[in-house]
Parts: sequence; structure tokens; C-alpha cells
Amino acid sequence: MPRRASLTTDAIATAALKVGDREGAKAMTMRRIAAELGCDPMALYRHFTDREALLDAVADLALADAPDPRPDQPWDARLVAVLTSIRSAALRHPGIAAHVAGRPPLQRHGRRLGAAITGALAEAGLPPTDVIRATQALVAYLAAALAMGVQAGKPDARWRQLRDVISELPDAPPGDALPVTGSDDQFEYGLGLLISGIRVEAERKRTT
Amino acid sequence: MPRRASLTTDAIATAALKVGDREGAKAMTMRRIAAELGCDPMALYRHFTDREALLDAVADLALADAPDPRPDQPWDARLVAVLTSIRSAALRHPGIAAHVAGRPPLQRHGRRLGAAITGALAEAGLPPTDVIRATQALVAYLAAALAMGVQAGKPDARWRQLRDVISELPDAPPGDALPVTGSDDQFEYGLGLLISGIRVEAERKRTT
DNA sequence: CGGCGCTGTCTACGTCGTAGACACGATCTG
DNA sequence: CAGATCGTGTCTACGACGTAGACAGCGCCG
Repeated sequence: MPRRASLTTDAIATAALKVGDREGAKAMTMRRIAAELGCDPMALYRHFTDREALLDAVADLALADAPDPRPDQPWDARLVAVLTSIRSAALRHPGIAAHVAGRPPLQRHGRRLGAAITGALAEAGLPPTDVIRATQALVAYLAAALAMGVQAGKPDARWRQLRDVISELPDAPPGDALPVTGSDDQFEYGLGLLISGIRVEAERKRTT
Repeated sequence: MPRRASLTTDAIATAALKVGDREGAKAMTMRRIAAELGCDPMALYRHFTDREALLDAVADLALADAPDPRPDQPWDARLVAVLTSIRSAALRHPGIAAHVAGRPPLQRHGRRLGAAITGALAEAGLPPTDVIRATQALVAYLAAALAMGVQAGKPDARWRQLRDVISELPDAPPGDALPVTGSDDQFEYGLGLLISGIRVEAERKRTT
């Protein structure tokens, strides 16, 4: 029944996201997504050049409900807000959050949130070049922390084992105090380190 | 000609690494690796339970020539040394560095280098729990920065495009001053932020 | 010397991404 | 209103993938 444009990129990305949520990231195959939509696998290629492009769209869609930070806060609070809201949005789709994390934020929502980050950093007083550097550092940290966090809850968890490895290290704390890889607490600690470093840097630049 | 153990896990991992170096990460298929060794694909399953396990071994092998830091340096210099030596080792295999970065350091060399990091952090004066937290933050940052760096040099570079996106942002510096995503400079800046944050944190803990 | 277990081989199955030819309906041109 | 055109979905098919399961030969133990 070939009509006029009954399939849209958004509908496809939404269907793919649903498949990913339900059956995990590597179940998002062209065939599986097409089945979800009740169409032929090849139909998807009319809307995306290849599978990678489709997965890019899914990643961006997952970021759609990460809100911008409220502008009436100091820069550091805004940074924490936007980073954690991205993380939360991604974690709302545990099956595919690792995929989201592994892709550069090149599309609509990725750009929007990226702009929120650079805005906060500019307000912190970093010179433009450092704004970009710090943005990329934050994005890098977020991406990896997300990959850790999302898998840490799963049975097949690869990163979860990192905790066991660490616990055998010479400088490890006693079992109970050992932070869980990928936990909220863990994420916020690292984010705090970065922001603290940014604060130092901004101060240094301002006083010279 | 089925002999007695002519194939070893090391030989397989080495062959796989060679294939990855030559033809890229996703060319490391069971069939392709077997061809490199001149054996049957199924032979690999006598030494690794599945493809994932084999790729884990490759990732660890790539870290083999990252040296431990010289112990006669202050903790922060040791941190920089070990992190950059890991990064250099991974970048020596550009085709697969992203794969290396995506896997938790659970094997031999990963553990060794992880211990070097925790050792330096313990010496910085962080309490044991924070040592673990900071280690995971550093590993997370390293992993993602590596994924960015390795792809930034390639023509198909996904992360490279991030630079173009950033350059259109309101707070972007003029073209020339725009840092390259994944460059050494970029990596060191973010690492500096983290270490600076660690220094602040250590001081705070020490004075309370 | 006979069996056993370890190692590598072979064949085969189901799945994948996607190229290329085709079919149909809506729209545009006269 | 007729016919060309184009955008869209379908079909078939190819080569590659991971890996299960049965088999075959070698070296070691009795």
C-alpha cells in the first residue's frame, strides 16, 4: 500500500526507541524496527541513509525531554542542572543510554544542551577558547559516566565488575564504603571535581 | 593438522590486534581473525567463550606497553604520567582505540594501571572512598576523551563534527583559536581540571 | 596398546545491512 | 481529462556475520 509519506523520520525514530527500550540496544536492527512499524525494512532507507543515521536520530530523540536549566541560577548550579538532566533523560532509556552516550551531540537537542553548557561556562568567566575546552571535557565525562551507569544496573554489566576489581586494590576502602560504579553519587563526585577545577581556572584567568 | 595447543590466547589476541590496526575495529570478526592466523574460525572458540571475550583480550593487549609512572614524582605528576601513557598506548592503535576505551579495565594491564592511579590518589591525601570515586572519574574522562581523540583524525570522524557544531555556538571563539576535539591539548586541559579539582578536595579533607 | 580428552575442522542455521529492480499513488503538465 | 514524473514502499537477493553441533586426529594416561 504505497501512499504518500505515511512514514516519517520521527515515527521511525520513535519506533526504534521503543524497540531499544524493550529489547536492548542491539535489538534495534533495521528489520526489527520495520516490523515494529509494520513496514518493509527497506522502507527505512527512504528516510535515513543507513543504520548509523537512524541511530543518531534515536540518540537525539532520547535527549528531547532533557530541559534547559533555569536561567536564574549561578553558573555552577546551571552546569550541574544541565548535566544531570541529560543524564536523567538518557537513563530513562536504560537499554540504549550507552548508545546515546557514544554519539556526539550533533543534532537538535544535543546542540541545544551544548549551548546551555557553553553559556554557563562563559558566564563563569572562562575565555572563549577555554569555554570550548571545558565543554568538551564535561561532555566527555558525561558520556563515559553514562556508559558506566547504565550498564551497572544490568546483569550482563561489564562496568559493574570494575567495582570488584577495585575492591582488591591496595588502597581500597572496606567493602561497604565502596562506591558503586555508575551510581548517582559517583557521577556527582566526578562532576564536582570538574566544576571545582573550572572554578579555580576561572579565578586564575580573572586575576591575571 | 590438529596438534597439541599450537594456538594460544596471546597469539590470537595479537593477530586480532593486527587485523584491527590494519582494517579498523569492526573488521575484527571471528572469520577475519581466523584467516589472519590461517585457522578455522571455530578454533577461536576453544580459547575464548565468545567474540566479546576475545575483544576484551585485545583491549588489554593494547595497554600492555603503557608503562607505570616513575615513583619518584609527586602524586599529580604521576597521575598525568599514567593517564597520558594509557592514552598514548591506545592511540598507537588508532583503528581500535575506541574499542579499548569502551571496555572497563578488568584484565591484567588495566588493573596494573588502575592501581597506579589509586596509588597516586591515596598519596594525594584523599580518603579511601574518594580515591575510588576519583579513580572512576578519571577513567571515565580518559575513556571518552580517547574515543573522541581517536576518531577525530579519521575522515569518517563523527566526533570531529562536534567542532563544527561548537563553532556555531554563541560563545565560540574565532575559528583559529578553536581547539580541536580530541587533540592532546584538549585532553590535557580536561585532565588539568580534574586534577585541580582533586587538589582542592584533598586540601579540604586534610584541613577538616 | 587402547581409550580418552584436547584441539582444530567442517557444515549449517538464522540473522544482519543493504543494493537494485519494481509497483503503485499522488501530483503536475498539457 | 490523459499521460508523464516522482516520491514512496515492497520484493528479492547477496555476502558476511556469530556460533551450535558433529567429527577427526593427535598426544598423554592407563
